[in-house]
Amino acid sequence: MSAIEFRDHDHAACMRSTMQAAEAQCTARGLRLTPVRRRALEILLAEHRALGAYDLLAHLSAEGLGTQPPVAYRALDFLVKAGLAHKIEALNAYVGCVQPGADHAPAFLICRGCRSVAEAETTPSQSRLGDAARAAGFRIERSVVEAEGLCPACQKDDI
Amino acid sequence: MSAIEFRDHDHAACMRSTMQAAEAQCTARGLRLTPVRRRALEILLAEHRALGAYDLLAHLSAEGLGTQPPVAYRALDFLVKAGLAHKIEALNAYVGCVQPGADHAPAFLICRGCRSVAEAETTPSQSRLGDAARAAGFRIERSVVEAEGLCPACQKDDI
DNA sequence: TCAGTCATGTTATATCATATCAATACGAAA
DNA sequence: TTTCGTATTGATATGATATAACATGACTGA
Repeated sequence: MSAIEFRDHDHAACMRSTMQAAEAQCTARGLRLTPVRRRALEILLAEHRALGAYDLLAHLSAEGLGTQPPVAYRALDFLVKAGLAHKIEALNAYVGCVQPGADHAPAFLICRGCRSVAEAETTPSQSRLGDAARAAGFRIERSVVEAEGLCPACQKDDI
Repeated sequence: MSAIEFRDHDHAACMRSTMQAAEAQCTARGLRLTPVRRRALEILLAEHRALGAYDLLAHLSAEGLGTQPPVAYRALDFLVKAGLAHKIEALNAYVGCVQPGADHAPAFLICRGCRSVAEAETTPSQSRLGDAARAAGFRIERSVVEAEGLCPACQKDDI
């Protein structure tokens, strides 16, 4: 686990390779990465931050790619289902996935200062929650693991 | 960990003891469990299910305890801050806490069939997410751990 | 080319949540 | 016990998030 999101890195290269991986995924699985969807993903990936659906819509709208909420929600729905983006439940916002294709159960570190989001891997089945689920006879289908706090940069500013 | 929420139990006694514990908490900490707040908590605890703020408002309203959204949100805000209720982020809904006072970082098992919610204990600092946070220099302040799936009863109905 | 499916455009509305300000109730200190 | 400050409630309005529904257009394969 690296949390590259909180660190300086060659973000242009980071975006390029992520977009390539996303395209490869779509091709391999017969999914159509249409202009709106592609642009939506680029916008989400532009920064490692969570964007609200209406923030995304504002970007798309400024580029003439649609003006009504369903435009944004459809694009997000596609990206989330395809595993190319994730919803951050604690913020009702969305973030581009930096490991598209990895069939993962991601966990997130969310900075309340700058709204940056880092993606980590978890294995819910091995967690204590997994133990609890087994003990209760509960069948887990989806898990949400999100930690809010301060990233290294924001810790310097805030106290 | 017991997940009593998914099992048959003496729910009347369960509610009584939880309410008593909640009162004790409030007394000990100088918090005011006013009629609206108390009733809101009772309504949340009536079933081990997540209730939307407007669902709660409908109940309160039917009892003449307020008709406008802020009534429900204020009561929920109080209960959540006091640790007497929890917000289920994945549902934008609220559930009464069955262990009031325990200064806990709860995790939830959420049934998508009947919307029942069971509360489990986790220790985020010991999880792999905690490892990731430490490695990244991220300071966790709050964590959201929610697993959606099917409870034992609903597994029988739904495949 | 035609049918079927997927995607988009558009309007309307549902659902979740908070800002604001006025009025009232409560508790502590004088 | 009066007074002051704070917490709570009442009420109106609005903001923020999300989806239903239906029409139109585009691509795909028989």
